[in-house]
Amino acid sequence: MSTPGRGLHGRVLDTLGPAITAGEYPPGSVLRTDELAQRFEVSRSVMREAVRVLESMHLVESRRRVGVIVRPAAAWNVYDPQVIRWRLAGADRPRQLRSLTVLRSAVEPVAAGLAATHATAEQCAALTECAIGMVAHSRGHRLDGYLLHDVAFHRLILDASGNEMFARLGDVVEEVLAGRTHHEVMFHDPDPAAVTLHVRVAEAIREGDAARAEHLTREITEGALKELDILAPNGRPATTG
Amino acid sequence: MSTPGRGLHGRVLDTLGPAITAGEYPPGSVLRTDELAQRFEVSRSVMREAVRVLESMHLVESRRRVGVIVRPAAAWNVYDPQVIRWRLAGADRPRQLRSLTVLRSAVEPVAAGLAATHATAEQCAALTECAIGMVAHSRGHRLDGYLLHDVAFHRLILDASGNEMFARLGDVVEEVLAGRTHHEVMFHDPDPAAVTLHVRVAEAIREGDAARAEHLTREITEGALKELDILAPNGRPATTG
DNA sequence: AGGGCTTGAATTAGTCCTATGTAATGAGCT
DNA sequence: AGCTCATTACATAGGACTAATTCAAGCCCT
Repeated sequence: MSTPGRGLHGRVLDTLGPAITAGEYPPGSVLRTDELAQRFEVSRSVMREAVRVLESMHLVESRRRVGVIVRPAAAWNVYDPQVIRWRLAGADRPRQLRSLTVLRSAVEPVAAGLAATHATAEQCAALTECAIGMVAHSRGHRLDGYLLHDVAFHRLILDASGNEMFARLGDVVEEVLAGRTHHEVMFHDPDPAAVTLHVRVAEAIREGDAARAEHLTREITEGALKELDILAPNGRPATTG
Repeated sequence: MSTPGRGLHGRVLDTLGPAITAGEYPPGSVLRTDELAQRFEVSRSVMREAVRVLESMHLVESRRRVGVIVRPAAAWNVYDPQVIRWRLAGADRPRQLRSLTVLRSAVEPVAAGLAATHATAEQCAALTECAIGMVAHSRGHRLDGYLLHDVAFHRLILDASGNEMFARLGDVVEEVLAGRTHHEVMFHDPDPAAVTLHVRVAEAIREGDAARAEHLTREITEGALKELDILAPNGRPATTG
């Protein structure tokens, strides 16, 4: 998906990016441009372009007379879709998935509340259709079809919120939902309660009931969080001991 | 602030980035690398690096035989701190400020709730100190000192939430608060009610009362939204008429 | 003698340039 | 209409040179 390696420098990034975000080079590690160019068998021009991109993501810092220094994870642009994909493909995927789900739990309810006010008639219709689709695919291990409608549903809400920052989180939500379906354990059919909640959210938005839309969506995201806690007890920050 | 022009390509970006995000080149506009290199009086190599960075921000798309195409705003990486700064410096600053404030209103209450559970003793102490600092600077047009503590306060909450995605929004919050203080009208002292709310949030977090911390923070962010509506009636998406 | 400052040599990224490859476009032809 | 091919811009390669920063040797002052 997305844009896998458009050009030679992209090919380099597809290897270097995941390696760095996976912590393969500890913070402070020094890479040399020439050395990297040799390793990847590309010209220095291409390697420089790749380094520039990594630099714009705050993954590395280029300093004269020193080299290309790997920056600590705290500096990374963790909202960059590319960085998100790289990290989700890496080892600390569970922790990542949890971070993003917590973000969802903050954003989506508010987005749903706004959507109740701002959604167009077309968006309301599409939303209802998605909810119906989820119901239709919720039994009999039709997980792929269910996922499709689920993603579309949440994307619609984020778009209908009318807030640009929310809308741009659609990719993140898709990544999280897809990850949950494909990688984590989900042998059983979706939780019927969750499916019902989606239907009710669509209703609330159609009726323009912002408070109810927000509340119901909060139930959905909180359910997603609980599910994460059960399936992947790692990845959550240490609470007490 | 940040990193103004680290290298020649950075200098180019400081001009091109704001120009593109300001909509100076409508979506679909075609720029030629050679032409840009001439205009900015840099080599093609440097210009190519700059284009690569813009490309990683999804501001432009480079196609053979065509040129460098400006992408529609819907594709931009609006969470990239650099893009945020560029857009805040541009013409649609009010709309931008509102989008970001809505984002704050979604994220910060949840972050505060988490902080109530996760904050260390040091973080609680720092939080209280910030609140005290805000009180101390809330009268007599000590806006700069007030802002300093205000930013530190909200940054602390985001950090103490223990969620990486929240923590990385500290820069955004700083940008919004600084923007409100410096550019928008704020001739009068800060709203005493808001100051009090900050003190009470610090209390709630120190006492580990997540629900109260979340609720009080929601009051803060909702106040910020209302203030925006009063001061800058533009920038909000058309509601009804 | 020890500590701090200055100086200079080594190193690595930064920049520029030129040559060549390559793919997508659009004109022109069949 | 469909195909061919020349054009055109980006893509890649690799060399030469610049400039900045680090590190250490050497100096001076205390």
